Amino acid sequence: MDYQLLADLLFPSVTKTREELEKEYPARSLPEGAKVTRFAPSPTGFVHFGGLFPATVGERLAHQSGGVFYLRIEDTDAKREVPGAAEGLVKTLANYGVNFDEGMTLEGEKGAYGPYKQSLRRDIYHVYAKELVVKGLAYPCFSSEEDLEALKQVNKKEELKNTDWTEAEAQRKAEQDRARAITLEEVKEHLSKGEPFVLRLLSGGDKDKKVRFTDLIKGNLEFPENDEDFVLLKSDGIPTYHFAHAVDDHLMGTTHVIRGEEWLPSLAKHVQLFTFLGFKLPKYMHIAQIMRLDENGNKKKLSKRDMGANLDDYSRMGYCAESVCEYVMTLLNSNYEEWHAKNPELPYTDFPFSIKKMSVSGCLFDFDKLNDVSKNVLSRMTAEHVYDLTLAWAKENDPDFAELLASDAVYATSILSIGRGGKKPRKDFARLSEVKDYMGFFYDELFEIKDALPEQFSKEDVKACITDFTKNYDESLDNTGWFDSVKGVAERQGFCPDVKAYKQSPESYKGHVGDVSSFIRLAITGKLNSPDLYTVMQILGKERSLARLDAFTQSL
RNA sequence: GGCCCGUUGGUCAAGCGGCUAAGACGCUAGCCUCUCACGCUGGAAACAUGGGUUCGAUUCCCGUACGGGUCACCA
Repeated sequence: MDYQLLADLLFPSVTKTREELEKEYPARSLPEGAKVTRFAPSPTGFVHFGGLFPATVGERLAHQSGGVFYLRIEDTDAKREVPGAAEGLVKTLANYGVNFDEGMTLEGEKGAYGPYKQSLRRDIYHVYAKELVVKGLAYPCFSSEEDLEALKQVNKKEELKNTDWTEAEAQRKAEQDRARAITLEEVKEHLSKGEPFVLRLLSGGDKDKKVRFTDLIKGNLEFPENDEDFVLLKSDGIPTYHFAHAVDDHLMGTTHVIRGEEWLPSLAKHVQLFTFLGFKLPKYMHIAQIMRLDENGNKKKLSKRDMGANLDDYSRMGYCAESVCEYVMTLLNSNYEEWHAKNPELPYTDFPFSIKKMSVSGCLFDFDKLNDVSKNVLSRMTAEHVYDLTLAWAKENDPDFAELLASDAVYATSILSIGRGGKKPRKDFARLSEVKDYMGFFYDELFEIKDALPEQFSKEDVKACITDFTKNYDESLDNTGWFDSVKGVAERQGFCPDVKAYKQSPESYKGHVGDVSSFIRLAITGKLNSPDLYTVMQILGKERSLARLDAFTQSL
């Protein structure tokens, strides 16, 4: 067959040569060892939590080495594209510290290796497609979409387990042989009728032969050669993932391809494609997937519909981006936690990220761990910072609370300052959404008696204690003086001022000083548990504190 | 079903031929002259399994089981 003729027939408008094209994509001049990485999502909606992993790895590797990190939009499947998804994605990712140097960025489209949207690169792919045809390495296939649909049904759908795989394979082979046998005359005929075609790779692969390969994370791998004439260009002239991946990463100078391990089975195709095209194979890193537990207790890949799959969900739940980033880092590099414990003041971007420390197997998403990380992150922040974050969260998710917070920033900040700043800060909440419950009682609008008085105390005793306390309350006392006054109340009301002494002979007292405190605490905060009562009353102020004590005794 | 990947406590994980098999989360006991939140000191809890190789295997090799992924004109 005259391949040149076939190529001209198929791609009459392609006149540019590969050499001409590649002049427009010169090698990058980067320092020694600099990595060029990319994040290449398809704009099908929100950013998947799992997407944060390759994105973070790519960002770290590139920026840590003085390289380039770019965003490429893989919008080759028009059917699944969601308008505006790309813009939202850039914004969300930026929130999580993932910023791009090229492609679509917060400041708009940047970079000299574009366009960075695959749908805009059609002509580029066609140059290589035509070249493959000229070399006899690709051929058109005019099977109608319906034919393929029928074939697909054989091994598709829920009955995957019941499909006869041997038959499906034989059918595939037969189909492939038939398609390969196409003549120039037939091509001309189809073309003259205006029939669309897909371009297939003419794979010379033998699946009894093995390909050896080294993945930077998985290590040495071995798999059968690809023997499938997979599709390079779809009937609309847009490339499939495989072809676009090869052309784009070659032209854009990607040094490290970072993607989920679900791509491992396609690797044979990619190795073959790069070879056929004469491209240098980039380094590959197939990262383990984040898993979830299904209803049977089995691990499953975190899929789009799962709770926690949407990155934006985390903000909504009240996790700040910093917490999520740290959690991701602990999963990505097993020594991150240790490093962070030694350098608590340094941002995670100072951590020497290492490919070697990446896990080979998938891990389960663990909210307990996230919560712990988040509590630590939040506890290290200044009260002002927590205030700002909480206010921002509340504005989106709880406007009424936001209004309260905004009404007096100084007051709110002083509340958030309780137990903050020292070597052992309080860790009361993991999520911004928990702040309201934690500090709500400081606001009369939200204050209510939530807990019940322990049953063993009579109302009269409680009333007597509180009245006694109120009578002698002196706002100018310091913490110790304040507690001494509570002890005084205990003593006068038949409660033991010393807990240990009480435990020696509980029958001699009505209770102990801790019980007296709990009466006051309940009246002041509405809860049996609260931060240091003395501080709480100082912030609340004498007037409001006494009013609450009074209201409480009245209600008994 | 074929192909590929994986398997250390409930979870995340150190380990890379010889150790009482780290640490973190969670759970739990006790302590911290009032609760909570911290903090501190403890505790329970693991090398999937059968064969090799070796003086010696969690570690190396093979099989088995189990789990995961993938088999599109989707990425």
